[in-house]
Order: sequence, then C-alpha cells, then structure tokens
Amino acid sequence: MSGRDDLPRRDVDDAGGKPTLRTIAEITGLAVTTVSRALSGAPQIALETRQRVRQVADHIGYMPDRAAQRLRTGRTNVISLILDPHEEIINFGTSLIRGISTALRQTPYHLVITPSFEDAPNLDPVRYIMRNRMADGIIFSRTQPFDERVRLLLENDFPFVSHGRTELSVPHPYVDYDNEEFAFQATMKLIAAGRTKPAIILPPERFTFHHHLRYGFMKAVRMQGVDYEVLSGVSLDSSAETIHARILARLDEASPPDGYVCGGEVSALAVMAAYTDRAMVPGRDVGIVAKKTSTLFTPVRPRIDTIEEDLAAAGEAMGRLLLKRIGGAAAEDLQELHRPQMETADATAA
Amino acid sequence: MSGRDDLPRRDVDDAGGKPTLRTIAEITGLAVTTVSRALSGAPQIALETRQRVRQVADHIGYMPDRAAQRLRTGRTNVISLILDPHEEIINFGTSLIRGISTALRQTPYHLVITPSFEDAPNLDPVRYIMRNRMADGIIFSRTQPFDERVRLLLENDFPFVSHGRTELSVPHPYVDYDNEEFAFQATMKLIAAGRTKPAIILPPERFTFHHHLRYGFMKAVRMQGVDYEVLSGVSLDSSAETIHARILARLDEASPPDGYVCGGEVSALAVMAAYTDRAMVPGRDVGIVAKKTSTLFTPVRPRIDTIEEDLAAAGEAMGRLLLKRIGGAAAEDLQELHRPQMETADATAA
DNA sequence: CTCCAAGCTTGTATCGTTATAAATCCTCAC
DNA sequence: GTGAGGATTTATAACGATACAAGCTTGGAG
Repeated sequence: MSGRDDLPRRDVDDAGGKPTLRTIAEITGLAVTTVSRALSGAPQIALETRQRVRQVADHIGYMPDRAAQRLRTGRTNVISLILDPHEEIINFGTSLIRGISTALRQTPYHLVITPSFEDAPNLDPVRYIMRNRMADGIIFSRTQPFDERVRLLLENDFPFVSHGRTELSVPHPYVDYDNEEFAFQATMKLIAAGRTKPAIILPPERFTFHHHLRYGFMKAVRMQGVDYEVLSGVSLDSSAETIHARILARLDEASPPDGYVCGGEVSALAVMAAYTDRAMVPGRDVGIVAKKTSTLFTPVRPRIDTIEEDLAAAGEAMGRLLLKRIGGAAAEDLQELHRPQMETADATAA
Repeated sequence: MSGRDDLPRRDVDDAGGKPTLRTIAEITGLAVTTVSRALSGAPQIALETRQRVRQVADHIGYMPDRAAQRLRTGRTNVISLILDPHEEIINFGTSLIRGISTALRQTPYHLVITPSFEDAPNLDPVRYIMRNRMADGIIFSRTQPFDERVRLLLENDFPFVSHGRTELSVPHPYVDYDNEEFAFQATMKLIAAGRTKPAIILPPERFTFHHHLRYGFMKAVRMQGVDYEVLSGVSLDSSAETIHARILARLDEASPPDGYVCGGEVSALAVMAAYTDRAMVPGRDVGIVAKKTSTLFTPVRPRIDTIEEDLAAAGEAMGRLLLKRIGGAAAEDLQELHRPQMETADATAA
C-alpha cells in the first residue's frame, strides 16, 4: 500500500547550507552519532577516528548549532548580565561588559544583556531567566546585605556571581572591590594632608557597599580622632546637580567639612564645581579624594587625588568565576576581593 | 514481534517541568499543532478556541521555548550589537545599550553583545554572526565611508543598522547624528564669541564622521572668513594624555588657535587641562565647544559650551529601525539623522 | 569451531516548535 | 440520504544535536 520509495531528505551534496554533523557524517562515511561523540572527544571513539572527524570539521568550518544543542541538552551557553539603570553613569556598564566578554572569549558562551527598568534591584529579571532557562548563569551588581536576588538564586541553586557582597550566612560567589579599604585610605590621605573635618558621600543605605564605605571612613576618623561628617540629603545616586546644590548649601551652614571622600567621578566633579563656584580651589581649600573607574579623571583640573577601581578587571573576574561555578566549583572558592590601587595626584603624600 | 504497548512518554500531569505546548494541549484536549496555530493567531482556528488556548496559556504562564523556535524556524529573536574597544570611553556603549534595550522591550528579541577585540572595525564578528545565524540583525558603529561591513551585509541581504552613514550608492538603514551641523554650529558659536582662529580635533580619517565634522567646520570658517586649523597629530581616539601634550606643544608654536571644537568629552577635558596648566582660563582665554553625550559635563568647571548628542535616543532608534528592517521594510525608509541640541553655558550667545 | 569480551560504531528516540498535507466535522442543498 | 464544500482540527515530519541502549567487529581462549 505504501508507495514510499525512501527518497533522500535533501540533495546529496547539501549545497549552500551550513555544515552540520550530517555533513561531516556524509563526508567521513560515519554515523551522525559517531561524529558527535568524536567531536566531543569521547574516549570510546578510536583516536584515529576522532582526529579525522576533527580535521574534516575544521576543514569545512563546522560550528555546532546553538539552538539544537540548547534544545537537546538544556544548556544555553549564555551568560546574562542584568544591567541596572544607574549603571549608565560613566562607563560602569561598558567596562564591566568588556571584562566579561574577555573572560568569555574562546568559550562557547555568549553575553546577553537583560535590562532592568526598575529603579531598585528587583527580582523580575532573575525570575524570568531562571523560569525560562534563558541563561546558564547570571551576573548583577548593586548588591544588598540581604539581597533577594541572591537568596532566590541560592534557593534554586542557580549559578551567579554578584558584584558586591551580602551578609547572608550561605557563601556565594562574588567579586567585590574593597570599599572599606578605599574609604579608609582616602580618609587617611585627607587627614595626612592636614584636613580636620573629612566628610563622605555615601551610596544609598540599602547597598552593601554603603556600609563598607562607612566602616572604612569611621575607622580612619576614629583612629585619628578628628571631627567628621557623613553628608546627609544626597547619595552617590543623586544627580550631579543635586550634589552640587547640597555642597553649596552645606558651605553656608556651620562648620562645613574641609575634605570629601567621593565614591564616584560624578560626585567628585560636583564637589569640585561647588567649591569652584565659591572661588575656592579644590585641593587647596578643600581636600578631595575620588574613586577613579575610568581614564576620565586624568585630564581634570585641578588635579585631585584618586584611588582606582578597575571595573574591567572586575568584569573579567566575574566572568571567570561564573564559568567555574557553572562547571561545578564550590562557592567558597569563588570569591574575590579586589584591592584599591593608590594614585597620588602630586606630592601630597605624608 | 514488537512488544511495544504504546506507553506514554511522560507522566500524565507533567509535574514540575515548565509548561510547553504539550501541557496546554493536554489541558485543553487539543492537539499540539492546534495550540501552536491558535497562539500564533491563525484565522483558521476558531475564534473561541483561540481565546480558550490563550487564556490557558496565560494562566499557566506559558512562554515559548526560544531554542525550539529557533531550531525550527531559523529565526533567532536575537539582535547583536558589535561593541568596539573604543566604545568604552565615557558611557557610549552603555547609553546605546540602554536605548536598544528600550526598543526591544515587549518584543521577543534579546540583545547579545558581540565584542570586537580588533582596533579597527573588522569583518570577523559580522562573518561569524551571518555564517552561524547568531542573530536576526546587527547593530554597529564607527562607520566608514566605504565600510566593508556594510558592503558584506548588503551583499548577503542581512538586516542591520549602522550608527553613522556611508558613501555607498546602495541605501541602507542608519541612524546618525548630524555631525556636520554640530561642527558648524560649534564653530559659529566660537566665532560669534569673538574667536579669530578656531581649531578642531577630528576623529581618525577613516570614519565617515571625520568628514562630516570637517565639512561643518570648514563651512563655518569659510563663511566667516576667519583663520582656522585642523589640529594635526592627534585624533578623538587619542588618549587624554596625548591630546593634552599636543595642545601644550601647540601653545609653544606660532599663532596657536584661540578656540576648539571638541567632538567628545575626553578631548574637551584634555584641552581645558592644557590651558589650565598654562594658567589660562577655558572660556575666557580660549573658547571651547564640546559635544556632550552624558551628564558628565554638567558639574565641570569652568563651564564651557556644549551641544548634545543623545546616545540613548540613537540606540532606541537603531533598535526600532532594525526591527522594521527585519520585518521587511525598505532601507530607504529606515534612515534617521538626529539634530544637535544647543545648550548654552551662560550668556555667550551672539 | 564456537563463544565471549573488549573495542568501536550505530540506531532510535527525544528536546519543543512549526510547515505541510491530510483528516475530520458540519451544514446545507438537492 | 447523500455528497459538496467550507470550517476546523490533526498527524507527520522535520530543524540539529545528543543520551541511551544496542549493534557490529575483531581477536583470542577454550
């Protein structure tokens, strides 16, 4: 009854289409399965066969189809970076991205940007990625002490690396900059330069690095027994205009600070602008130590002291650690704390 | 001989796994095919059925599997942004990314970053994406007059949008900033403020916007009949240090310029730094008009004139146009030229 | 001469979706 | 009552890769 005469499913020489395992199978005369196993380096396949298959594959420029692999294995070969709206400031995002890309180079992993449109870190992107298996691992920043994202990811044993630490008891992979050390060194620098009332502008309290910066700052002022101030009313997330206005206002109140520790370039510029507008010279009439995350500050005048945070290095580390985590490494071994690198503007050192 | 008794391939209630078409089919009692067709809104499926299927799908939170869709249809639902090493400067990359993400919001498209590690625009990322169908469309920048990437993409009829125009005769989708108008306005501004010898720092000659900036600049100086200079030895890609050194050197040579048109924040800061280092005041002793692509400049002192380029808007436009292109729109209708937005530092206007 | 094990290779089913072609179901006219 | 014909729905076969179980060789022992 069946008139099927077993016709080939495609043209014999497979003209035009991109090479698949089937192409290699036809060339070598092996079965598709064998080719697959051979390319994955399975020891059950004869060494000679493995080499031959590899050679043919390279010759015709075979690249496995990601969609097919993903469908079959469930692995996506994708790393997702959750990009916060605030990360637009300066080159935070791009440096991180370049670092991650570097770590992912020569691996089958691709980097997908998952934007967050919310103002505060929220769970939706994480839920979306986990539920629909959109990636094998997640990277995010602006970490909070009891971060819900970390909690959720840990609960589901989903690989991730956070930029910043938490205070949760379960260890998890992270890459962080030693903001406590940064604030400590920056404050000591101000005091060493003769400032008697250093101030600090902190990020919003919900972030872990708010506390690290505060500890480092407090450690220094306590140690040196000087007056101090945590600038109220603004944060590192405030706009330059807001910070600028706040600094000006503070100058009109009683006993203003004579030094500032700035956790970002924008806030440092805002402080400089405020003093400049009052005909005071940053570096002379007020001490400023800023965190430098880009080459931006090099040409800024007057020169101020900076301490560097290398975001590309952070990104590269996060990518590297995440790949290890996906590979099954233990979270305890995947934690990196990057040290500040001093850079003195001129001979201000004590 | 066959003892197959047609056992079900999975447990009946499909516990735990994420919902697929099959899940919906079981719930509704329809065939998988019908569910697929219903969700895609095919008119052949009864309206009542379509509604019921949609309702069930929403109820159980069904999301189509991207890998399966991609494998079956060949469409990836991915947009690839080729990120150049130079785009790390300031927030170029991140603003663009945010803009593209905004355009892709509420669509099935994801954004994948394909880094380029080469110094000059090169073809490898484009070839890789086309050959392996890694994306449905490509976005890139730093476009050249006879851009090889554009040529290759046009040849293969592969959807893309370039940031910047070419001089190729075949029309293609682009989003560009009117750099000619920017340079013209900037230069006119300098002349109106009494400068007699404006200079301009240009990007490397291979880029299209080098020529646009030059035209605009030349148009203004010719029109006003003033002396002028195209600063040699450096480009907008030069480091801040290099530009800084060059400006200083130029100050020691004969008849230095008394005004600068700067196509980027970094070069503007470098120029300011050089004059400041010679105890001259930017804005008073030298005119500077800079392109502003971020909020960075707001707090910079002394204030200088800026003209804005909105990169997030450019990214959003590129995403939007690319989706239309993928949808089959004609290239001629997918070209946008964004106008500069003036912003005066103070009452410098003529 | 048979049989077994080791070594290597292959067939089959499957991941979730959709294009294609075919099968139902209904309604209505004659 | 029967067939035409439109309206719906369904079965089947892919897309390309891989897990699993089974199948071939081959050489050597008994």
